[in-house]
Formats: sequence, C-alpha cells, structure tokens
Amino acid sequence: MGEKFWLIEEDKALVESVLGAEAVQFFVWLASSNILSEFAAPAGVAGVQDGLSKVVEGSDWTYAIYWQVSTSKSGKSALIWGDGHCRDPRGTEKMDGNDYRDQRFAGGDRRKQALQKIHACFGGAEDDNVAAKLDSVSELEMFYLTSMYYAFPFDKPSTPSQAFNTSRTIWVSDPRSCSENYQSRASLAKSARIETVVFVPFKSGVVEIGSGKSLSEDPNVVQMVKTSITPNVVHPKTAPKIFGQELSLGGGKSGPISISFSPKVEDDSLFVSDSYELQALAGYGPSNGYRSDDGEVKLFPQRNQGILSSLEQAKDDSLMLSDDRRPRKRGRKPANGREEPLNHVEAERQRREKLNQRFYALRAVVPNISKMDKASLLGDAIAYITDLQKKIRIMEAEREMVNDRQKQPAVTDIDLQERHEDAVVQVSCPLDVHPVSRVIKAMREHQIVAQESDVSLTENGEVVHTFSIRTQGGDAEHLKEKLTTALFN
Amino acid sequence: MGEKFWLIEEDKALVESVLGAEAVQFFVWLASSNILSEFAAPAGVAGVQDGLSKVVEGSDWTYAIYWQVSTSKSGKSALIWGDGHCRDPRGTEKMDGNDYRDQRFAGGDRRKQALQKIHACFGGAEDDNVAAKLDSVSELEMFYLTSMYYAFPFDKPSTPSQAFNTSRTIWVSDPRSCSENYQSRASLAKSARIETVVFVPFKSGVVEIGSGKSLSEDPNVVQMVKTSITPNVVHPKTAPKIFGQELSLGGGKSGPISISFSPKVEDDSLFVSDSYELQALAGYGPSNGYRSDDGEVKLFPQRNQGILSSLEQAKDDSLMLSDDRRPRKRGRKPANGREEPLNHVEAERQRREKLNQRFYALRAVVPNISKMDKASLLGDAIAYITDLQKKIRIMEAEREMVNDRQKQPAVTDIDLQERHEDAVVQVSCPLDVHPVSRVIKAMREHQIVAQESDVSLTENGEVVHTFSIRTQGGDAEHLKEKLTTALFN
DNA sequence: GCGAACACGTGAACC
DNA sequence: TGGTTCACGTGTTCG
Repeated sequence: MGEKFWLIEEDKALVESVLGAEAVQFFVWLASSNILSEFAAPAGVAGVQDGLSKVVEGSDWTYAIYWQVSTSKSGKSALIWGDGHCRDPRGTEKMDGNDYRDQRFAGGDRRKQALQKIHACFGGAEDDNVAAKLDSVSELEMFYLTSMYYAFPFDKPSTPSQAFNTSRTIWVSDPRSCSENYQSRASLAKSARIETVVFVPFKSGVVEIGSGKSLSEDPNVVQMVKTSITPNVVHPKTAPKIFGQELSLGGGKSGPISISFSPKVEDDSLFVSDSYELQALAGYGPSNGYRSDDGEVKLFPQRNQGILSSLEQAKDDSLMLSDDRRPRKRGRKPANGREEPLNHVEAERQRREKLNQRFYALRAVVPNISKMDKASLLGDAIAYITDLQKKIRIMEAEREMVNDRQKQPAVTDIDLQERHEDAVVQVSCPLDVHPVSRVIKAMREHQIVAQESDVSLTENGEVVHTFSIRTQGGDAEHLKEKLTTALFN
Repeated sequence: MGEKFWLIEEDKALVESVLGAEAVQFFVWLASSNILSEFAAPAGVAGVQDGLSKVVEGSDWTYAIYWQVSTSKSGKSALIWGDGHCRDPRGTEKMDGNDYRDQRFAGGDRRKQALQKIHACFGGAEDDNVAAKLDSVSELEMFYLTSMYYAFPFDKPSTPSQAFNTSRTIWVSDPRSCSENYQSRASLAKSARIETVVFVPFKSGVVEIGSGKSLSEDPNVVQMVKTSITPNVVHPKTAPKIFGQELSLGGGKSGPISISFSPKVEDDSLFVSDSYELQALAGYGPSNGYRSDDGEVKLFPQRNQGILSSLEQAKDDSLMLSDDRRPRKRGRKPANGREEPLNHVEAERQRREKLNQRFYALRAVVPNISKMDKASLLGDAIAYITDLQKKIRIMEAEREMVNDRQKQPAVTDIDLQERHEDAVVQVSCPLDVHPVSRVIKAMREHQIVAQESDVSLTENGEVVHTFSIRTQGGDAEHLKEKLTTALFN
C-alpha cells in the first residue's frame, strides 16, 4: 500500500479541503482496512465499456459506472469499480462555459494534487494515473475518478448493494439525501452538481448513472440501460410497478428516493415470476394493517435491517396511536363495559398488530404468493425457503467443484537442469488445462504429428505456440478449417 | 447413444428377467430422455476413491458410492455417479461361500449379458466395460455396477437428492420401503441383499453406503464417512439431534426411515448456526399442535411437496378427530351453552390448527430462531429469506463472472501457413490463461530471457514446456527455488 | 345461507 | 406480581 496521505498533515488538509472531511474519513478507513486490495481487480468484461459510453453519449446522463460484484478470498463480497464512462465536460454545451472555466481555475490543480495523493495511497503506479494526464481536474472529474477507489461491501447497507440485493432499480432524485447509504460519494456528487443518480441492477453488478439534471423516474431510461449493456444483461420482460405506486423510503429525512419495482428476474424455472400483481392486497392490503401514524404507506423497508428495525419500532409507533385510529371492518365491537382489563386488551391488540405487520413484511419478500391467505402465505414462504436452500446447496456444490478443478495445480512438475553456460527449464502440465489442448487434440485426431514445436512470447502478453507439421496429402486448407472449427466448436 | 436393448424383444426379456420390469422401465426412460448424456461426466476428484475404499474396507459396509452434483447446460442439476468402491465378495467371509457360488452359477452369465446390454445402451465403449472383465456377475455387482447409469435429478424427489437438499444424513434401514424415492435401485438392492443404506450429504454431492447387515443408526458411522472422504468434506462441529429424538418420516408406509439431524454447515458468516437447540419447543412444541391422529409426531415432511401436501391433508386429518383429543392447556374453557354455532367454532378451530401447523413447519426450515415467539419467528424467517436471496444473487453474479471469463476464448488466434512439404500452425493465447504463465512471469521478474523454447507432448497426456535460459551469475539453484516458490506460492 | 377468513376480547399459562 | 404469549369462542365481512 502506497503512501498514506493522511499521515502528512499538509496533504491531509489538502485532500480534506477538496473532498471534505467525510470523504477523507472514508478513504482512511478503506485504505487501512485493506478492503480494496482484498478483492481481486475484476477482469474487464468485454462490451461493458461500449455499453456505458452508449448510455452516456447523446443522453441526459453525465456518467455511468459499472459496479461489479467481487468476492475476496475470505468469502466476503462487495461491489467494486468495474468500469466507467464519463462525458468529457470540455466541449459540451451542457455546462456553462464560463462557470466551468471558473471552476477549473478555482481549484483544478489542488484537486489534481489531491487525486494523485489518493491514487498513490491505493498503490497506483505513477504511469497509469489518470490525474497525471489531466492538466486540471474538475469537480465532476473528481467525483468520477475517486469512484474508482470506492467499495460497497455487502455487509454494510448501501444504495448500490441494496439495488443489487433486491434486484430493483433505485432512482435517487436527490443524492444528498441518502448520504448514509451512499457513503461520502453523496457529498462529492453534490460538489459535482449531480442531481439524479440511478442504480440499475445486473446479474453481476450494478450500473450507476448520474446526471446534472434533475430527472424524474423514467422506465425507458432503465430499459435503455439494461439493453445497452449487453454482457450479463438482465433481460426484463415488462416492468410493472407492483403496487402501481411509488413508495418513499422509510427512515426520517431520507428524502424523495423513489423505487420503481421491476420484477425479480429469475431465469431458473424455480422462480417463475409471472403473476406478480399481488392483487389481493386490495383486500387486506396496507390500507388495513400496515399504515403508520403519519399516513405514509410503508411497505418495503429499504433493507434487511430496515425490515426488522421498522418492525421493532412499530410497537412504539402504535403505542402512541389513539384508540379509534383504525377503521375496524371486522371483528367484535369494542363493547367495553368495564375498564379493568383495558391494559390487557391493548397489549393483545399490539401483539396482533405486530404479527400482522410481519405477515405483510413476509408477503413482501416471498414471490409467487398463491393466495392471500395467512396459511397459504406461510405455506408459500416455506416452499420458497426450501427452494432457495436447495438452490444454494446446488450452487455451492458447483462452486466447490470449480474450486477443486482449479485447485488441481496447473503445473504438475518443474525441473531445472544446469548445463555449461545455460540451463534448461522443463515445465509440464496436464493437457486438458492447456489452452491449445483442443488444437492438439484436433491434430491428434487427424493423426498429425508435430515435427517441431515452439513457444514464444510477444510484447503484448500473448503466448504463441508454433507447430510445424507434415502435410499429408496436401489438404492444408482442409486442416485449417478442421482446426478452427475444433477451436470455436 | 448406443444400441437400445429394449428394441430387441429377446434382449429386453433378458434384462427384465435380471433386473425386473421396474428397472428396465427406468433405464428406458433414462436413455430416451437423454439425461445422462446431458450432464458432463464429472472429472474425478482426487482422493474420493481413496476415501470410499477407506470407508468400505474393514467395516460392515459393502459398498460406497459418491453421487456428485452435476449441472447440465440447460441449467438443470442432478446427482450422478461420481465414483464408487465395492468390496470384492470373493474372498470375504461375510457371504456364505456355498450360497455365493450358487448365486453366481444361477444367473451370473445372464447378469453379465444384461449388464453389457445396458452398458452398450448408454454409449459405453467395449474396452472400458467392467462387465466384460468379469467372468460372471453377482447380484451385488449387478446392483453396484448399474448404479453408474443412474441419475437423480433435483426435479424429482429422491432419497439422495433429499439428503443433499436438506444436508441431513438419511439412514434407510429398509431399502425396499422407499422405492418411490429411490427408483428401481430399491428392488435391485433387495436382490443384492442390501439391508441398510445411508446417505451422507457433502458439499458437492452425497455419499451412499450400503451394507448387507441390518444396522441401526449410528452417528459414529456418519462421522467416519465424513472424515474419511477428505476433499470437499463437510466438517461437522457436533451432531446434536435437534429435538433429541428420531423422527420417522411421514407418509403412510414409507417405513422405518429415520433421520438424524446433523447441523446445517455454513462457512459463510451469514448463517452462524450456533444455537440450534430450539429449546422453546418444550413450551409450544409438537406435543401441542402438530400431533396427528395416530399419535405419531410428524415434524419434517420429507420433501418440499411433502410439506405442502401434508399441510393440505392435515385439514382432512383433523376433521376426523374427536373433540377432546387435545389437552387444552390454554384458552377459554369450552363453556358451550348452546350448540347452534358449534359448526363455526369447529371451523375456526381447524383454521387455527392449520395456521399453527404451518408455523411449526416454518420453524423447521428456518435456522437460528431467536425466540419461539410467533412474531419473532416471522421476523427471523423474513431476515432469513432476504439473506438467502442476497446470497443467491451474489453467487449468481460470481457464476456469471466465471462464465464470462471462460467465454473469453482461451485461444485468440490461429494461423496456418503452408510451405513446401510441411505447414506451420501458429496458435496464440493470452498469457494469463496459460498454465506456465507464473513461470514465465517469474522468469520475467528475474529478467531471464529464454533463448530457446519448445513444447512437446508425452504419452500420458502431459504437455512439457522446455526453456533454455542463460544463467546469469550461475546461481541456477537459486533460480530453481524462485521458480518453484512462484509456482506453489 | 354458508363457508372461509379475519379481528376482537377474554381466560389462562408461563416467565 | 405484572408482562407476555397463546388458544379459544365469538362477531363480522365477503363472495
């Protein structure tokens, strides 16, 4: 790990003045907890970069980032920087020219220095430092480029991981509002004048797009993102809003984050997510038992802890409620002759309320609810859980098997023999793990014997195997076809 | 797919006389549905064979089979033959000599023929036919060798898949009894005089052991199996029985299958399965609400459909119950002055009963229940579901990523140039997928330039890379150390 | 009217 | 002793 900028008071002050104390705090934590180095830098998936630029260019969106799922050896998972594309603010008419230049001259070089400090801190080499190539760094670039050093572990709740976990698109109209879930990027976004941020879940990560404009939720945008990013794309069928309404996230001042519920996408036959309407909620729905005191409808607490905490707190909520708040549709009339056991009655009421809240919460997390019956719901939940368990067991078995396969050492033997002036290194490995195995097998099938074989390296990191073979009958063209078809079957 | 034996009436009759109609039916289905060929033959995991033989030799057990999880391209998963070890009946004093010889002479050659028919039917080559090497096939060998052609898809319920799904050991004292879950292997086991079969779940499959003796459940045996099979072994902490009792599986005549509950093993921090005692069941436990009319305690229906079907059927069960069957501990006294609403009362009773049954079923599938509270149970179930969903999403992302990595072709380019009498084949591939990449990188790090490099094949399927390098300073020993450490870091 | 499903108040058991 | 949880019978609504 490179130089720690916060150890030098001067540097720390510099970075802090540019990014703010919160961001510095985050980077100090990130660097010292070694999270970023724990996760292997993901191999860039081909096509993502193209997709991201397709999303950004010619649209209202300023940048697009692909946060990729990465798993460390210790088994922890996180969303880390996978790829990104940012519109070049120079030359665009979107941003006011004067303002932009002012901004650049105001602190561009200081930002550049700060960025380089951070870059060095995370072990970046000098040559691949993007900041070094820029003469000055704008606040947008600052926001965008620092993103590379962010990580969203699934342990801690965060907006990106939430989008991934629920596989629902999250539309943030005011990035400043969800700072606690978005770490210090929220304040950086504020500096970069980002008004709208959207998180679109994919199979292997989350695509974040941001815009300087204040944009309201638009399913077409989500659709556009999903279709643009071709590899690993989650192909949505349709995007019905489950309850036909937008729901503001619970939790005090978290502001106007709206969630559009896209259907859970499961390509497995286990989860045929067809009938997703939850129509029966009209019957027992939130209008009855899941309404909090301010009249706001809370259906989906935003995260796991959210569900539980909101459930815990519900008790206190209803304690404050007056007695006639609920429109009793069913059940016995109050008929309170005496007032001696009124305490008991109230306690029982709360117990029932709590139970019902949990039933509604359970309905929220279980797909494919056959009937809105409590008993049926429990049955569906049980079936769902066992299905999930089964799926996990199978997937773990698969993972275990690829692990075993990779554990079998690629190189079985290594031998070095010294000679007069030079030495001979012999490295042997099983054929089936060798990249050219299929070529070799194809040659064997056609009874081709290599007379001479050679292996060499090119500058751009490629290994070139050269075989000289005897052409029997002279049909070399035919052989080439055979080899290529064997290769790309 | 090879010759279909059942098309020739004579052959079909032969096989049927040996294996029985049920087994023939199964093989016809298996061969025509192409299931076996769909799943890639698993690469034999090193160490499993040793473990299996360790289990069998010097014990009461006759054979051991490792059923391995395999996933087809279509996404379906099944347990298929991974590896196996069977004790050689010849020379063992376990089996009565005369009886054994009689048995062999009785139909040994017919069995051999049948086995060869089946082998041919599933596309086996003649040379690796085990039956061909045997002069005669005993009924035990018949049972063991036909196992290779079995498959247990996770779609259909079966005892092996059940053991895997629940990751619980299943001890079958009477193989004939669970024929519907064990396909026709049950009748074959009967012919082979197998009295006890045990299924021990592992991370990537299930180990089945069988014995001609009638053995009662023994945790030490399970422990022995788990410790013997070293790779991918699930290391159990302790093996507490959850309810301190053995539970016979529900479902009519399914007989004395007993399940010993081994703890769910999760190496992920998500599922810390520590407190597994479910102590509060003493309070609300099955003695109260989950007792069926014959007094047998049903807690865990054996499979998913089992849960639901037993839940559905429970209604009918309790309809037959007399009114005073339950020891009412709580609640109001009957106090039935009039008998007019007795029907309504009974209906409500049933509804409550059904709900409670589902609560108990839910308790069975949710681990780590904090309190035995209904509300807490629901909360735990919700948290558990979201955790499972999160885990599945992450694992799917991982799988997607390794897919992408494998999709990137190992060989990027192939070129063939024809010359006078021979041709030159050039195959290039990226360095990092190459087995010797670490050696090459290590050589680069030490600024070693290969003067000559060569690649050749040995007879036993190994690729040997040979580099001739200049020894700078003559410390070849040092270099060799460097290379080996770089290789096995 | 009738079956299904729910909420309610109540008595009781268990800490 | 309260606090909590449960089961029960009842009143009620909906299709």
